Amino acid sequence: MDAFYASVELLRYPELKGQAVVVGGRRDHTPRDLPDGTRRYARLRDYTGRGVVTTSSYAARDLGVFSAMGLMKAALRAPDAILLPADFEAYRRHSRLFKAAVAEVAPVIEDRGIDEIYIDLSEVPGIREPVGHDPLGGIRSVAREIKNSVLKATGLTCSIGITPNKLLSKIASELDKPDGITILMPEDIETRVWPMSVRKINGIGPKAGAKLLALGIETIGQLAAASPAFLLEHFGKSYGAWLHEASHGRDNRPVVTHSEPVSISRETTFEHDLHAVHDRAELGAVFTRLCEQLAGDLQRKGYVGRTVGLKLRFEGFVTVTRDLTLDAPIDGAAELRHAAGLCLKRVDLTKRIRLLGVRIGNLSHRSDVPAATTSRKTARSDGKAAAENLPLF
DNA sequence: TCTGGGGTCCTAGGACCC
DNA sequence: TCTGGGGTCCTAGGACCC
Repeated sequence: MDAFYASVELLRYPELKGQAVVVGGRRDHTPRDLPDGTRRYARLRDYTGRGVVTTSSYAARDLGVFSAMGLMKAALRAPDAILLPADFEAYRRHSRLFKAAVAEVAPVIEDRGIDEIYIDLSEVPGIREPVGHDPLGGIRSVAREIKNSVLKATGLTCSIGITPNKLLSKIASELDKPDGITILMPEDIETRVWPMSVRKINGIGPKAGAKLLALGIETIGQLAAASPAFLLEHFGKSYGAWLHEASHGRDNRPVVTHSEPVSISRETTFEHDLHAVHDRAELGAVFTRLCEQLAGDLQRKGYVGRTVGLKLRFEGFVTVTRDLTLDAPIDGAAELRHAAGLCLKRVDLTKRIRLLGVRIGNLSHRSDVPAATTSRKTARSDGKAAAENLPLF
């Protein structure tokens, strides 16, 4: 989907079309309706805090404002940009709508988050039929059908890359954004993919990109020209071999239509860093609330888990995690709070805390686990009681 | 002006078992 | 008498993605 969150907001606030719009921040920047029928929007320049850009409109991107950028930094680049709060409820709703619309045309879909999917088009009727003198006509018309279906269902545009595999499709989908269709065949790799930065490959991030650059490799073509032995030497057996394959556009991963979650988590970054001793009451309350939210998530989704994880991020952005695997799976707030509290005892709490998070893994479906082997205390003995028994927070 | 929240996967060492 | 080979599980950290 094209600039998904920002585009969903434009459906609500159509007068913002074409303007620099940024979605992000945790405070309430909801536009105010004025008596004269106009709206008053928050501007990026008025923002203070630790929020980041979740999505920026294309006009905002032209000003150098991108996802994951701190809002304060974004405000320096685009002080007049309009700031909207994220409304995940609305995005999830539009996500379900667009996925259902695609499924009408091509039902073999792999979920890749709220605004992306892979679609296996192999079995879509007519996909291999030429249209007139165009051998790719069938492909083009399926792509147009998908886009029309999505537009009709949501009012939103998307960009599609059609290629022999997921790796190339991900790259291709970004070549003609927004509202694009890009078809890429193996014979196009040399001319269209090799000139691109290695960073365009899904799986080469900031670290690997910088390391490759330091080795004199900037483009995918240069990566393809590197010897496998060289890549193995610098990146290890697994990643090195993958780099080589990826540079040649080779990828045989299937489109996976169903998957089970591995872990579920809740975390929060504080507006100001907190100290374990000085801000104990506040930390304890947040800790308990995170456990309650996580327990709610587990129970709503019907999972229980055996491995409880604690995450702390300190001033200076140093992150520490502690895990504890229990004998029996749990899904209750009090049990989570207790297990995470045991993890907390293993952390040095001298430095002030920026982020606190609780995670649960080793998941099973609650319905698959005999009741006697799970433990969840009932409502009365929940988080608060557990919190009082712990020396920290 | 320091950098959200929710995830997945990989690596590597140690415990433990046969 | 100076120590095999394989396997699984647990833990911690880190890269990467949406």
